[in-house]
Amino acid sequence: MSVNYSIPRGTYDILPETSYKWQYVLKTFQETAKLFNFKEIVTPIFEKADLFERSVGDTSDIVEKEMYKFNDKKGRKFALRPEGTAPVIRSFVENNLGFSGNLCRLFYSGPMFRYDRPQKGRYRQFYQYGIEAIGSNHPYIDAEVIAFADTFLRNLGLKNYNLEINSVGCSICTQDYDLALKEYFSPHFDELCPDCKKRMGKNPKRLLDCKVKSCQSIAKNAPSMIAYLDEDCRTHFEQVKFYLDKMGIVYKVNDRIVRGLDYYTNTAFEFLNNNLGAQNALLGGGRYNGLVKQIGGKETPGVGFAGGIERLLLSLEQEELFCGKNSIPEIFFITLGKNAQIKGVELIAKLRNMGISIVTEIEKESMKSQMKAANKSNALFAIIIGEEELSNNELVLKDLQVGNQKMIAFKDIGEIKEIIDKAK
RNA sequence: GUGGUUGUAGUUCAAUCGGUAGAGCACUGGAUUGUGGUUCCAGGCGUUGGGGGUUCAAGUCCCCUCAUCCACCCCA
Repeated sequence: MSVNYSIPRGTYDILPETSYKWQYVLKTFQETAKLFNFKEIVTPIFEKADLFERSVGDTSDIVEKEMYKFNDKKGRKFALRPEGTAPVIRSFVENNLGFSGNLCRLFYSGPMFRYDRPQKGRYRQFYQYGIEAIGSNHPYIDAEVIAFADTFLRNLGLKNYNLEINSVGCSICTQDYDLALKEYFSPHFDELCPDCKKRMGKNPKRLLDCKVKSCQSIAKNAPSMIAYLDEDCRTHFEQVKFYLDKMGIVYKVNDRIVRGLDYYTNTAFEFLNNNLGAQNALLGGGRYNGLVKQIGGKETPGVGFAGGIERLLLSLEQEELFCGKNSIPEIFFITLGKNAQIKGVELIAKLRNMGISIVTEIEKESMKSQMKAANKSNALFAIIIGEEELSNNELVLKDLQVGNQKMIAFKDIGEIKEIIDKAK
């Protein structure tokens, strides 16, 4: 119980009995990516700190108080990545991935790091999966990215989720809207919570998102972003909805969705699961038309999403969906006596070379303890050899589910593969 | 960063007013010595998360600390 070195706060080990669930989720994600023709990109776990400071926004909470920052031996400032989009865009720019002229479709997954207070569905090291479609401002692409997310969740078997969308406009509409919000909220300034008072100056849109009741009741009648969209942004939003309708994807417009990262423009969306507790956002994303240029590339539009695997697993558990299976051996090899054990070593190697998954417990000696171990391993068959079998040059193959067994000559072990395949 | 909650065996949990730390499950071995899952029997000295204090005596009371879980906040 007492351990000298314990795991850091807000992190966790993925233990052998649950790792297969992760594999199942990631495999489903990769299959969905194939369906939409997105290709994998892998970027480092740390980047220069200012990549995030500039793109995610230096007033955002993520940058302001949640980044794991450190200096290397030469004093360079780095940060453990708190999110996946900025690094992908950095790589896109650095490797000129837009060279073909086609839309660049990328997917990624891996650990992200944020110094948050741990909570249900929230960790300091957490695993995100996400996609980015870079190089088009066509509203169909927004809809396709949303369709990707929807397909993925459906492929996992999930049902208890819903989609909310909004448009936060471009930088020009945002300016107008921010002014309108300030105008609306300033008569109520004294009634706002301390956080919202700060938000007024920096990012008035965040006032809409406040969970404090008194703020909510003030915000209830605040002007809607959608009313302040300019011509282009409004049609863009209408078109996204049009394509979603065509695809048969159900959504709700929620003009209160505000993304916490500064780079978002136009379309913003969230897939929510309201049975998850406070951390109910399963997956979130949107468009980021200014980001590529900001990071140093040519002006290039983009859209994408990211989600957390932990919350997916919570949802899967809640809906009691089977997430694949842990691997089980095909054969458990039992030996009785020294000579049999030596012969066993030889046979096990041969059987593995035939592609049979096989396991033995070399420390256990009695028939009983080995049979118990075989049972616990969930193996399909047991092979048993002892002195008697050795002298007859044969082995016992026992079906552990049915319980019957047959003799097989050593020279005929090729048959075993067929018997196993038939049994499956 | 702020609240609250919990921390006892591998695990889930007991332990009355402060008075010898205990059970289920799991695990290991055994039941005429070469056949599993059921049954029966046997096997527990654990820094009671860690440190300090009060007391004749602390798992229990007090302080500090670490961690868990939940919520705020934030977001995926």
